[in-house]
Amino acid sequence: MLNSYSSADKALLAVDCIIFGFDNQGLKILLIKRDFEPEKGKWSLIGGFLKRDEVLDNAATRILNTYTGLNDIYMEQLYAYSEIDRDPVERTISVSYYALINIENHNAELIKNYHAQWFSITDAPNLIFDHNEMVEHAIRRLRYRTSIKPIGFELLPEKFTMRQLLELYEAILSKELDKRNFISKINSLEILNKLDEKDMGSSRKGSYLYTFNKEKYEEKLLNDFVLNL
Amino acid sequence: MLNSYSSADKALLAVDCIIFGFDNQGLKILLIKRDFEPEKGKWSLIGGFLKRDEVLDNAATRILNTYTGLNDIYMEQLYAYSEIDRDPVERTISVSYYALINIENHNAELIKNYHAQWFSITDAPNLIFDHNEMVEHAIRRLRYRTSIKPIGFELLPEKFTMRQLLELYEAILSKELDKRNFISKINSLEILNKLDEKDMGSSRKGSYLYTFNKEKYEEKLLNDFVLNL
DNA sequence: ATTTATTAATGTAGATTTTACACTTAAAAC
DNA sequence: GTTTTAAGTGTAAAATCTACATTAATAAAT
Repeated sequence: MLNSYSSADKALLAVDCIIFGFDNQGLKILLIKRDFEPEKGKWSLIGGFLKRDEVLDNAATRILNTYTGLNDIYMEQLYAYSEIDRDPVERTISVSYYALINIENHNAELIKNYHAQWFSITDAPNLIFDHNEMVEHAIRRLRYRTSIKPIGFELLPEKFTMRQLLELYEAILSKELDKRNFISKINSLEILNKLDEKDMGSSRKGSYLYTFNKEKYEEKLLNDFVLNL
Repeated sequence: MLNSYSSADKALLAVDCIIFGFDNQGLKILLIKRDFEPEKGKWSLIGGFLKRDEVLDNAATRILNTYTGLNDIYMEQLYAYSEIDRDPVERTISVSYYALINIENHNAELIKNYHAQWFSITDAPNLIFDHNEMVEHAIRRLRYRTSIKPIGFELLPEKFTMRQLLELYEAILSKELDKRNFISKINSLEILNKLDEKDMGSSRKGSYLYTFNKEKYEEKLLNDFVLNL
């Protein structure tokens, strides 16, 4: 029984994660100040190496957990990057993943210890290696995702206002949306629960809070819907 | 200067290619009878290992060229598969690519020598490892691609009839399309040239032949269009 | 208590796009 | 010249999308 493909070349496999979060200042990504050579001290995506007994999806969730303390976050594989010298130390193929997290939920302590920091996607610093490219790629994918799945579950607090949801979509799509049309399109999906409660933080009148109705959402997903905003 | 990330585990990298072709019998994929262990004699995607000095895109085009003789074919990366024992011999991460080729253009000689064969996607044999999953994934991606880019350039002969184009789309989407609506949607894209020539093969009346107008097509791509069939 | 200021909430008409659908035409075969 | 076969063609109704402005609720200021 064969136990190696002896002539073939091996390489390191890395996983790099684009972690999106949202707050009232817009769409953000989590970056880390790299604490080892090469490029020590420069900003980077969070990442790590794939282990012998680990699949890529697990490496991605492990890395996310290490830096944020979060578990059970849905991550999606993006793309494999393989330029020969993308990492100057050793041939490394990196598979990128992205995640959407609620910016309020992560473990701030951990982030601080790792010198990680949230940056608005509009003014993030330059990143090492091909990480800038990965981020652009992830933003494109996220935009596409808005057209086939609702986003919000992950990026907003449990209770949110229509304005917050609108602003989230505006941040992701980086264009202005018509408020009335947006609300009626979202309502037509029938995946929100309107609460009796109001958020009084943003206006005299106060605005109703909503939650996502996960059951109806899952139901909708079966007949893959399209959302044209 | 650091020259290795010594603690990290290496793995083999494979590239597997889903090669789509189209003829009057429908959408097909090119498969090969594997001629080495393990799973020798079973059907498989065409694939190979990534070399030390090679990027993934190049490995994919090299593999395509080896088995079909074709050059300059656009290929798109699909996904990285990493289950621990997906290849029982050694830990191998496989990155899949798909290509669309004109089934008439490949080198039939080469295909024969490699014991490769075209199979209709509706009755392809069971494949080794996780290759069935890769094929399903590629078909989904191809369907998506039809909604954002015209297909046909690659899969049809240079001159083709509206019927052929319609049947190509029906095969990809695996649903019936209304002939009149299809034609008017395609025409509204303004990317076809209607020739004076007719194809007399399929009817008494004969049907006009068309070619793709590559320039207009490229032009359209800049303002990313959507095609709802 | 009244006024003022601020954001939330709401509906529609016109334009555009999508859908469903059936008859005529051209040419070859007989 | 009659028959056969697939090609070619248009429209009306339905659905969706877009643009757009007023009223409502409340707290703050007076």
